[in-house]
Amino acid sequence: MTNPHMRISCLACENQSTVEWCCLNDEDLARVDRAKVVEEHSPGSVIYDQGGDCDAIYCLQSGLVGIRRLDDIGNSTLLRLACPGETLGYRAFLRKAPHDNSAEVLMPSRVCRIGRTTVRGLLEGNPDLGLAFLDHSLRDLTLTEDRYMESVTWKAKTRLLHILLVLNERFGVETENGEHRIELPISRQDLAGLIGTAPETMSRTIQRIQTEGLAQFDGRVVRIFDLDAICRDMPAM
Amino acid sequence: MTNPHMRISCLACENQSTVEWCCLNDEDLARVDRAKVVEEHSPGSVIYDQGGDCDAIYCLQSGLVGIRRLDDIGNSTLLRLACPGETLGYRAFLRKAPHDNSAEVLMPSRVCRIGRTTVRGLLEGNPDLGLAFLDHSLRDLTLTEDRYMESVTWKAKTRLLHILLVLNERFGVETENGEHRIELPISRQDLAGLIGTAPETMSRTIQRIQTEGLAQFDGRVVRIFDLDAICRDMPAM
DNA sequence: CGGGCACCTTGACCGTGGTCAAGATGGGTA
DNA sequence: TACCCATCTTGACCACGGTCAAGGTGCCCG
Repeated sequence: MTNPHMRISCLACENQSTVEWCCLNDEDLARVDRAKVVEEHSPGSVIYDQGGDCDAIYCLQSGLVGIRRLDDIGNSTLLRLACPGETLGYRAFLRKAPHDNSAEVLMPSRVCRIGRTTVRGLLEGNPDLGLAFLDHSLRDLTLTEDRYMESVTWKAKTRLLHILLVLNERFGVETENGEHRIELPISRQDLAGLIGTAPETMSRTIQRIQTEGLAQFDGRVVRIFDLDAICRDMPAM
Repeated sequence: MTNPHMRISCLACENQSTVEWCCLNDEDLARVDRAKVVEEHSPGSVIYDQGGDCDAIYCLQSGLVGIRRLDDIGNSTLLRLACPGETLGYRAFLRKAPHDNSAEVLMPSRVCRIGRTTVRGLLEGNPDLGLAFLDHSLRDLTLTEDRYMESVTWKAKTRLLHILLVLNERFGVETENGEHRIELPISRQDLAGLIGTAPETMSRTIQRIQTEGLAQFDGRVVRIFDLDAICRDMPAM
C-alpha cells in the first residue's frame, strides 16, 4: 500500500492551499512532510473504520473517498464524498472519540497519513491551525444542516437532481454541442444513500427523470441536455 | 430590555463552566464582564435574525431560546432549543457570514451580548478559546448528523418519542408514584418542526401515542407512565 | 358580550416512497 | 460455455405522512 517512490513533498503539494494546511509555514510543512506516511489505496479499501479509535488524520492527495455511516442493522449509507485536498478523520481526532463514520476509497487514491503526535504538536505550536479546523468544522456543519432541511422538505426527484448538479461541478465535462456528461464515481446504491432513499426508489426516480427528458442515464454515464432546466426545478437557489 | 440591576458578574456566573468560557482566566472573564451588555427578553422577542449581519455573540444566562430557520417560502421551522449556558450566534460570527438562522426567545430569558471586538481580542490572546469553539462546533456537527440519519430512517412516532425523552431530561420531573411529568416549553407547531413533520401529523401522532398508552398529553403537560417502555421502542440506543 | 384570531384537532384524499419478491443484467471464475 | 454472484430494474402492494378543508377551542381585544 505504501509507495515511497510516488512521494510528493508537502511543500510542493498542490492541495497545500486547502483549508487547514494553508496556515502552516514552511518549517511546519516540512515537519508534516517528514512525519507523514503516504498510502496508495485502490477502490474498496478502507482508510478508517467506524467505531475504531483515531490515532491519525488523513489528507487526501488524489482520488476519491466515500464517507459512510453504518446503520444499527449493519447496512452502510454513503453520507458524502471527499475530494482531493480534504482532510479526513479530523473530527474523531479532535474530539478524542472513536470514528463515527468510515472512509472507503471509491477511486484509486493517494492518502497522506499524519500521526497523532505530529498533529498535536502542530496544534500546540500554531493557534491558527486550530482556527482552520474550526473553519472546516463550521462549513461541514452548515452543509449538514442544509442537507437535513433538504431531506425534510424536498422530494426524492429534487434531491437527485440537486446531487447531479453538484456532481456535474466536480466530474462533469461539457461536450461540443453544449451537452453535459458526468461519469458517476459511485453505484446506484450509493447514489440512493446519498439522497437518503431505498435503491428501488433511486431506479424509479431515474426512470422518471429520463422520461421527462431531463437527463439520460447509461450505466454510470449521465448526459444532461439542458442544465438550466434542471436548475429551474430547484426550489430556492 | 436592558436591566443593569439584575446584572451578574461573569466571574460569579454559574454557567461560566460551560464549554467555551471555562478556558478563560479571571482577567479575561473580567474583560468580558466589563464589555458585555445584559438583556432581558420576554417570549417572542428575537435575539438575532436570519440573514442579518453578525456583530456579537450571545450567552444565554437563563431562560430558553429557540433556534429557527426560515424556509424559502417564509414559514419558520424550529431547529433546536438552546438552554442556559449555551453560546448563541457563534457560527455566523466565526464564519464572518450572515446568520443562517434566527434565535427567538421561548421563555423569559437573560442574555449577555458580547461585542465583536471583545471576542476577536479574546480569540487572539487566548488560543484555547478557539479550540473551545471548535469543540462546540464538532459537537453540534455530530448532533446534526445524527438528526439527519434519524429523519431518514425513523418514523414520525419514533422521532416524537425520542424528543420526549430528550425534553424529559431537561424539563421533566418525577412524581411520587414514579410517573414523569414534562411541561413542554413549546407549541405543537414547533414540536412538529422539531421532528420535521406537518402540524397535522403531530396531532395524529400524539393521538396514536395516547391510545397506545405510552403517554398522556394535556395541553402542554405530558405525563409518561412507563419511561422504559418508550426507551425500548427506540431503535439502537 | 360578541367578534376576531391563533392554535389545535379531525376527516378525507392521495402521492411519495418503503418493502417484498421476482426477474434482468453483467462481470468474474471454474 | 455454464454458473454464480452482485447489482440493478420492475412490479405489486400499502403504510406513512403531506395537503386541503372544515370544525373546534381558547384567548385577547374592542
